[in-house]
Amino acid sequence: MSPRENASTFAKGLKVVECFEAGTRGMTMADVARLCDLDRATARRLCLTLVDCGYLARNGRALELTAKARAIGAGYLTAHDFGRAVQPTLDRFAEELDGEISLAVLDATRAIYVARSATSSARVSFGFSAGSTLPLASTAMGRMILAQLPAEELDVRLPAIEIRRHTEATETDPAAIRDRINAAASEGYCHLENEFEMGAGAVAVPAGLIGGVPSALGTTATVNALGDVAHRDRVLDLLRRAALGLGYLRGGAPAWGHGG
Amino acid sequence: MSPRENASTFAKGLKVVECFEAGTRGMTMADVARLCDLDRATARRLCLTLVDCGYLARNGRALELTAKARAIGAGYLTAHDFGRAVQPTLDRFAEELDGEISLAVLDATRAIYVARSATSSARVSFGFSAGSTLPLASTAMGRMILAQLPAEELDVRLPAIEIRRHTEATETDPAAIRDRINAAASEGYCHLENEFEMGAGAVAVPAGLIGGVPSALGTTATVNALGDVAHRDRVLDLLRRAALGLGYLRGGAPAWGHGG
DNA sequence: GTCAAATGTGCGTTATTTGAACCAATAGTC
DNA sequence: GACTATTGGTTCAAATAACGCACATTTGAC
Repeated sequence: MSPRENASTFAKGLKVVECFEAGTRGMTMADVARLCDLDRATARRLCLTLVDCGYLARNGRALELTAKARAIGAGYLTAHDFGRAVQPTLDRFAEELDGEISLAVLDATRAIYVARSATSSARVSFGFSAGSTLPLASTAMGRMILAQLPAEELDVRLPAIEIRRHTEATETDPAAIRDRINAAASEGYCHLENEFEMGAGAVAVPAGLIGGVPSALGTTATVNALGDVAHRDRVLDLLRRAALGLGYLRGGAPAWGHGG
Repeated sequence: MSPRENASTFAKGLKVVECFEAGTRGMTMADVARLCDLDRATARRLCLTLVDCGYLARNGRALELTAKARAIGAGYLTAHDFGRAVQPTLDRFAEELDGEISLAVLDATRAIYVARSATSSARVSFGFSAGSTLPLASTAMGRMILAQLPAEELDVRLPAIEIRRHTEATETDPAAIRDRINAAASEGYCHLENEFEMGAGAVAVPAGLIGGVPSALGTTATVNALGDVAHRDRVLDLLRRAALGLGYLRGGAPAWGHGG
């Protein structure tokens, strides 16, 4: 990109913020310098700027994100009015399902949860929440999201997507993954077992474009539960009704951005 | 601050990001320049960098946050393990209360929600979620948070805090607000009516230091419900038990940062 | 068609960022 | 306790990146 159109210092600073995203506590400035491939002095100035702006807190040599960092993305949620527009729908269908439903959108090489139903029963979630990310290649949500991309864009994106083995059942062959994505596209849903977590199954359906970015609605359960065809069909039917209820499916809204 | 210790371009870029926090959709680059008091060319470079890094999407001249922006702060939640450590507790007590409970921490001149109980009943929340902010001066949570600061730090912070009139009942006299905060400090809880929203009452109790920053746990209900002393005491008791259950109250953890 | 506002471009000036060298303090190891 | 590796912090001259003006172009409204 043209150097006069891109503020390199700012871009470097953003990289620094990103390296805290993993949630690793107690990173030092030297760690940041290594992770972001920056000179120590540079990393130092960027970190100090973040501290000064209130996004990082330091205790001795350890650095840590502050709550203010969490507030950054709040604008995304309110801009799309998720609280009012999708949360009630998600909650309602989650109650009917007696399980959790979540909504995720595409972001470059991963998917990002943007909404999640309130846990109706005592079943506790994994600690995910809006903003958490999940892999595109080996989750039902991820594949369903990718399945909504035009074939030529998928060709461009797929090679860049990290394929990591999460369990012994994780599919790692790019061609096979491509097949699963194609299957999801033609079937209109994605079902997967054990690939992300042993014993867990997941299903997802398309939820339309949110800000021009493809999204998916999904839920997880035990392999056994979702293995039963009748039950799975019931879940899929519910997810499809929920997806329709969100209201993103109809419009051929103009493609905003590119999801990262 | 020493110019060689602060990356000014980065700081400006962060200001740009912040001006999207309000959730205003369709801001133009010229709008950004005005809001952040930057030269148009500078604002342009910073916005383009944000687009390039995937934090902003543009549709014509309109700019908008992407889901990636939401992912930034996810590290804060996972670093503190809120999903596992506080969410279940919040949910459990919310069920007992049959109402919503939320946890917020201090950030410079405002409070930031960091966790919120799943809506157990059909009562729908206002669209707030982790990362949403709320005023310190005219909410029970805000005052309870401030009440945990040492007197001398409160002296420094209070003048900087914006006092905005939300309803006709909003207390706007700084001295009176200071009194309410002092009262909350000595009583160990904060109760407030109509000041943030007509017809709504709120109570909050201290929840201890999270990352060295004071926090509060609170709930809202109708003025009538919380006006009943017996019921309010019951709610307060529940909140205190919940706050204890979170586990932040005991420790005199070292003060990290300064909350922005 | 006219006008105002917004985006985009070019460029000299300026000031910031850079990175290496160096010191002091700390943490870790034996 | 001595030795070493690592980290945070400082300084400085060179290089570079950001700045902000002036101008051209586009867009949208009336």
